Amino acid sequence: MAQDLKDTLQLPKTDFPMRANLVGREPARLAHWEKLGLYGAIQKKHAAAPVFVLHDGPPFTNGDVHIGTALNKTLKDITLRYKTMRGFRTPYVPGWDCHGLPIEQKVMRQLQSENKQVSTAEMRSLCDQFSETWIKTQTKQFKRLGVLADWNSEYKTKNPAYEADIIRTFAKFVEKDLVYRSKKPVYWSIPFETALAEAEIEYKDHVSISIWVKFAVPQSEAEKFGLPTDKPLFVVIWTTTPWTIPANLAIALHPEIDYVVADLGAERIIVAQPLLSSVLTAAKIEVQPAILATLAGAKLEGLAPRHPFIDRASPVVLADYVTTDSGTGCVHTAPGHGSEDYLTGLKYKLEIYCPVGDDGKYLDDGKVPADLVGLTCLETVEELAAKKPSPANLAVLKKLAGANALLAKGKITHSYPHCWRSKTPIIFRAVDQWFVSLDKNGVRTAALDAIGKVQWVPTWGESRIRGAVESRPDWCISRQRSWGVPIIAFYDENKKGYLDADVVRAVAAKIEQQGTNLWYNATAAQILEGVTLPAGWPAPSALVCGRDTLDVWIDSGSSHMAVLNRQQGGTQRPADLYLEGSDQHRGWFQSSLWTGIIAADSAPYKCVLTHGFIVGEDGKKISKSGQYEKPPTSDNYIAQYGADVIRLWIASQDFTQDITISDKILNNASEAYRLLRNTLRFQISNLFDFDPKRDAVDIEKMDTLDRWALHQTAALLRDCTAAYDAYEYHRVYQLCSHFCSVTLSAVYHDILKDRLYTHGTHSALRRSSQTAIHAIFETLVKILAPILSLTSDEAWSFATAKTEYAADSIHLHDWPVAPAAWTNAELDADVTALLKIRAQVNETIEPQRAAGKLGKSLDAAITLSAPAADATFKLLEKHREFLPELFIVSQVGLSASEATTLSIAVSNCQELGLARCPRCWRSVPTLAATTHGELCPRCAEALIASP
RNA sequence: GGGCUCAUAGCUCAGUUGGUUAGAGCACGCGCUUGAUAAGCGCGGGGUCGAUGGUUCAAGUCCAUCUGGGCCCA
Repeated sequence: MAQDLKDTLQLPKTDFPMRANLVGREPARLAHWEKLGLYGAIQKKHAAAPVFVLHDGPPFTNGDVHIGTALNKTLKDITLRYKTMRGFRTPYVPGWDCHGLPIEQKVMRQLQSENKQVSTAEMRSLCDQFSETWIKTQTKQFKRLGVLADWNSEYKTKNPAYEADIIRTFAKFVEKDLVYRSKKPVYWSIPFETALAEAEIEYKDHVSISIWVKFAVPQSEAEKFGLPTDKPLFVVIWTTTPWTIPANLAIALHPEIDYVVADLGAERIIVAQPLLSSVLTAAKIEVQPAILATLAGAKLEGLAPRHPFIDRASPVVLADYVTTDSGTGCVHTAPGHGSEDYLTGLKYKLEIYCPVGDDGKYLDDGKVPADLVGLTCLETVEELAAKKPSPANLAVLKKLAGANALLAKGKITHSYPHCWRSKTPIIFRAVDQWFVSLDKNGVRTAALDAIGKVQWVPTWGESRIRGAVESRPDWCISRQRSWGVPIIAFYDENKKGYLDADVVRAVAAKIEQQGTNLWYNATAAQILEGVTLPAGWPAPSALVCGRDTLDVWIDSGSSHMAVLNRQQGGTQRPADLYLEGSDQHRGWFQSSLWTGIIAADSAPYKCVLTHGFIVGEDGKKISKSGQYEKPPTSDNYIAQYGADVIRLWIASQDFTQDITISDKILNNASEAYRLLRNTLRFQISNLFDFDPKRDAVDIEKMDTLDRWALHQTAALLRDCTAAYDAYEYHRVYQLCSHFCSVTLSAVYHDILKDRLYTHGTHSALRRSSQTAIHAIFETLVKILAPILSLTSDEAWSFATAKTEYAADSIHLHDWPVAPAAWTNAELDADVTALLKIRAQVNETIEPQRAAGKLGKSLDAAITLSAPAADATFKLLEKHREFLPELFIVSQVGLSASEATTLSIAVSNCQELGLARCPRCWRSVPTLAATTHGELCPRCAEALIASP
């Protein structure tokens, strides 16, 4: 009997599953998109539309897609899907950053473990393969995330055509006369005679000789600075690398630390006041010296003591990095042998002096004493084993002692950088490098001007990059590496460099055809065949090719020239948007800006959007927030949650700040996902018998509640559109969650169930609601489409084609429009006020339910009493017929009272003698006999209308 | 150490030019329903707005200092 009645209801029907099983089912939809050629179809649809170019920053191709990279790619995908729906043509050409040390190093370590030696060209080819393998893997992983892109037009920085454009960009640098040669210190391995990168350094304990060295202050200098002149005066430095003493060019003091002139009897020394006692201890001096003067380091700037055994001054300079932790507070400064020394050298315009050759031996440059020339600076493996100091260290010690400049010496064991392959200590050594001047020809000024014309999101991005651009020193663009784009420079037998823009371009043309391995496989003469050389160049046969490669930031920084400027995949320059992590203010955003200003006189982007970094539950960076069972790769998260949950998680947080990830947060995202999915499912399932063409009701004839729901939907659309336009996707998430859980599920859908299920199929009220649901569904699912790109498409198929896969994809549809008639402020105000009363009704019902007197709210009959003159009373009276449905109760009585406020009384329908209709569960005064038994009049009528 | 930046309920977010007992969703607890059912509804508990000091009649909101994060430098 009951089942029989249930069969007369219009219960929801759909194949759209409640359980998503994203992990299992998503791949099929992605395959469906591939089969449809969805990306191409979208481009075709918008062929004539205004373009919106989001230029892809290329990920590095040396491993699995990290969840952080997934975040970046997903934000790009969400952005592009939204822009597409807004009517833009949105070409998306993904890129790959292929060159660079990490790849070279992985390949080298592999070769080393196999004990293999290969040529540079072979090595480069292995790196190429390595990169290619990861490109394939990452492509798969990006696709799994639901990223839609023109994978056939992708760009790779290792492609010959791209490499040629990198070189052409470099030619612009040369043409504008910005490239110059200068020395800069690098880590240097003596046995391999090669520069090393930070990653190729291992820190190990090393026993060094520490020395306290006296630099004599000439009388005239002492007088100039008002220092006593009646006894010899010395500035004392301390160092653990005696072999760098021949390269000493200055002594650095801290401007604010106090220095003393201490009388040791026969002579006087200048050291930092806090370090005096430790210096005396080292020198085994027990008498307390008299302090003749105390003065801040700043007062000694320019004082010019003499080098102990080379005839030159070693002036006092000032530097903030000087500390009183150890030494003398007077820091031995050799600009050719240390990073800080180098920077101080630049500041004081000192020579970047390095009298040490590739083999680690002193050169005969006419300044190094003859007895030092040819000695090796640091120990060989054998010398280390025998605990013998290097020849240079011993010789320098001897020279200092001979010059009476050695105040004290000792030994110190400390952590010191070693070459990862030879296991020997490395030296810091200045070598010739190519630099780009950023202050010549107004380059920096132009860059700063361009920054002001770009839109930065969030706005503080501007101050961030401005600071980076203002403070950036000249750009050192040479790298002593193999896996990269060669610097097209030639050298004669005296190592003089030759660089010319036209020659560089001519070589670029050859490389475009033959690839950069040409540079490594051919001689200079072969490469320069047919190239007109500028006046003053030696014959090609007298030249060799340089072995330095370009800084990889030029690779990716040239993408706007190599990709956008060539309109690859339908793109164009400048891009409308660059979207990367905030670390790129100093990386890609900046390198692209410099190359843009130099090569094309303009910034390559109109807008730059940055996102934060992913942190763990504790707010700390993932790598530091403890042990993870699995590596935080995109695939590992996808395998557990599915792409749409990950996408929803990404959309749920304000990405301009740190983005937190944890199982708890992803579970929250899963819950939110279910809420959205079930809301869509309810709508789809209640439209099973609705054909908008046939059944839609004009808005003027629609029910109040339905019109209210449309008003709310229009507001949702308006707010979400604004949020998308402002790149505030978390607001879309918040708005949609709230809309689905409160506006729809708790209110609108809950109230609608009665009419949808129990009214006759064609009842006007039922059709009115279905018309609204249909409109709301199409609006809501489109709002969600950029974020829940797979689920929205699935829902779209089931709703429009009643099947899981349809040729028509939601991503081929435009952004929804809310007709003006949806908005009805007056009606909305009424319903909003009634809903407040509804909340009060619920509050009143609750204690009855807790007491066991009531179950479902339909078992309740309520009476509302309010002063007759009150606005509330008038409102209730106006919507009197609507109240039982709104409150989901069986009866609502309304009475004018003397009380000042609204009062609500609840009773049980049974106790009032009402009869419950077994079909619609509403209680009514009397039931009537039908073929289905005793039913309420409304149900009886419904059965006659649609038996 | 420097530049930029963040800190509101367990989680994710709102909090307009400083102005009533700081809001929402989710999660949680207790009920209801079993005709959205590995669903749905109702009610409820929960925050000294990172800390301290200051300006003000009034501060989550302005100022200073500190603590703890993040990115980039050194």
